[in-house]
Amino acid sequence: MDRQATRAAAGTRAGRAPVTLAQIARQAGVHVSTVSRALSADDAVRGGVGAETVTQIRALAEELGYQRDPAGAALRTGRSRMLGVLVPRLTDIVLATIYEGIDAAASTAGYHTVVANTGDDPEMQRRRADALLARRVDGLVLGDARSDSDLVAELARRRIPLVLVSRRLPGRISVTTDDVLGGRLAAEHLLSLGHRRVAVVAGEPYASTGVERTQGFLDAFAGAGLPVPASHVVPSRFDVPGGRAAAEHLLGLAPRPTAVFAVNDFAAIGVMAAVRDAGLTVGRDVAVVGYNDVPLAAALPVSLTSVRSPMYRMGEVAATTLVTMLDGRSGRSRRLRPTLEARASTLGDHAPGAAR
Amino acid sequence: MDRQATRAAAGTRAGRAPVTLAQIARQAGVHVSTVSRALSADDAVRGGVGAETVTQIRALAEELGYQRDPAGAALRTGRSRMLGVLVPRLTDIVLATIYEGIDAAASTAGYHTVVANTGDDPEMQRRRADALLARRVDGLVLGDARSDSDLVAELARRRIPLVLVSRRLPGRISVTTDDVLGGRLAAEHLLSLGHRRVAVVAGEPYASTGVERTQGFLDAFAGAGLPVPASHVVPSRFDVPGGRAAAEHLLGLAPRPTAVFAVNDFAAIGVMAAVRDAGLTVGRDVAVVGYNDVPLAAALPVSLTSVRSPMYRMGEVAATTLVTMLDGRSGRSRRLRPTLEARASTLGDHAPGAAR
DNA sequence: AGCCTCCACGCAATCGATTGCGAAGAAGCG
DNA sequence: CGCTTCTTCGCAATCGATTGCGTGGAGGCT
Repeated sequence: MDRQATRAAAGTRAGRAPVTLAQIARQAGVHVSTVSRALSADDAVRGGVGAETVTQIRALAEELGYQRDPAGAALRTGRSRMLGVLVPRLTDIVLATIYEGIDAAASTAGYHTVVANTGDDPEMQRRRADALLARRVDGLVLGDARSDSDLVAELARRRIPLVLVSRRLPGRISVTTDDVLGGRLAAEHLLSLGHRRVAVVAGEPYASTGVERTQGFLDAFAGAGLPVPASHVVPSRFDVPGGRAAAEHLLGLAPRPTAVFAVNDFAAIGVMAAVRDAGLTVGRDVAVVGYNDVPLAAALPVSLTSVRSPMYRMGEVAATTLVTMLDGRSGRSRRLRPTLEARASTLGDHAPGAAR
Repeated sequence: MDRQATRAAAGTRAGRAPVTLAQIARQAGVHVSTVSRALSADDAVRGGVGAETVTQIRALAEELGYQRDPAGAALRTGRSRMLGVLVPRLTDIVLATIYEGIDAAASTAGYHTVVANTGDDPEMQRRRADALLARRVDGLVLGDARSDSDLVAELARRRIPLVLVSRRLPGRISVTTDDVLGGRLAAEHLLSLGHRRVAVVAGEPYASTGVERTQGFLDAFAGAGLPVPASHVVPSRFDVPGGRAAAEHLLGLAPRPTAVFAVNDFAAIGVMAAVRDAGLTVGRDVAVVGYNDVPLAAALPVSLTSVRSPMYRMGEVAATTLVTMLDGRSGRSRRLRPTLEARASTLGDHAPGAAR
């Protein structure tokens, strides 16, 4: 009676025919364990079931529309085939793109993903991570690692399989772009255009992305014998208002910098707005370089020069790395190469249609 | 041996002390069934467990760091407490924002969500929906319903609990903004500014959003005795290139329209780009109205007038509606009210800082 | 022809939580 | 004081899939 009620409810709720291994076994005239083996058999060298039986059972399972119940499998094996993903905000297109890559790769590997926003808040990060773990995800992809938090260390101590993405942390496996190189590319571009007085909108100090991009940029200028004074490097939030505020400060300096490198495209857009508000022209009076090359960058009225990072690919690699680790093999960190896309915000090309 | 291995593996993988009901029961000196009841008891009318026992067991569970194993619970109850969410693209900030609302509300109700991108492709929609169902989600929130696909009808026939969000479909429960009203708001705004020759970038014909926004807009102009000719209403993709292409066509008409309503902000940005490329000025030569009021709209060099829709709220309501249905009560469709945000793209205010 | 090996499959335990039913004890009532 | 009625909890079945171990039979080898 209990069972009847439960089945009926499940049937009503999810509307799917609850085909089980037992039903297949009955129809095939074999034991349920045989069916289990036949269906899980890795086509290669799987043991214990005759090849003929395998094809026969699979055909029957297909015909009946069998779908393995993940709950039953998870209960027995202790693995859920789900990956948890933590990001600052999914409404940030950078993270959304990375997540799409993660999900695509995970899906290919037979895993589902569960995302959660943390708003880059340490307290929230902990809560969301715990919630994911309570869901028994097999591993975690963290897109919001902070250098001033010990959450990652704690998770590692608990031996939870994890991979960082976008941001790095010493001693942890991560998949990022080579942010130092990216910063250097931006610097070399500006140097080649003759800029000598430059400034940096450096992002949040707890994020390796901003820190390393800034570092690479400063190193390149220092290497060219033109060290950037500390007063010309200001921290900022990663969004438009953050970039605008930082730029308003920088434009007030005397002498005014002729170029600004923002470690993030949205901050760069804020910089461009501040330049306009100051009555100056982007690309002529002040050059602006962003980072990530989001689709919008090329579509802006004055198209934005930006360091392109392979965001989607980064997500894919992070996911496959985690899956590799879950398979018992060891994962390794990766740094993907960024490239520079030069556009009107540094080249000063304002001809109609140039943004196209 | 089997068990040992499994536990050890789980321990290594997930790194969490696998505290079970049985362990708590042993320590508390009661039966596991009592523990189960004590922990699940809705504080209101707990099912047959003494109040004292309940507090005691809960304290013990807390102390031991007990976390219910979802696999065990799902296996027994047939419910996973997971919601599936289908969206065209998570990199579209509109859908990302809606999803954040969905996830927040679901989380509050004790559900987790699993998202999937479908790229608005019918074949992919079906595959992703099946994958989610195979995961045994309790219900579905669909953000990509197409009027030219029978997927929703099929899912409904299979009695799968579902709620549509953003887009509507006749006869289905949905949570949207009042798109007809939104279109009318845009029209009334332009009418009040004296525009008599207008055009519409109408979006994809299979999406109720674009269709209804267009309808509301056309109705309002027709009601004012100024029917918009069919030649001035062109379909488009929902992105920047889509809006640009449509606008290039519209700007070639003679006489040229003095205002363009795009049913989506990104299409509107494309329209603005086309206007610039034609050597015209947005807000002076051609007024542009968008829809959704994404954060970027206000930050553009020429800030964009847009119909603001409560995207996050829409997601929240959709999720709570679905949860309500899962609880056995009946859900109902909702239409949230949009409002118009007038800015420089129609008011022609180009003073520096106006975009702020 | 006898014995050994290996293949293919069945048996049954197990994972953790939930829940209908029954029983024991307490409390209330006549 | 006996009987009825709750309250509180234990018992055991159950969900579906996985897997170590055992077994029957076929085939090979001497």
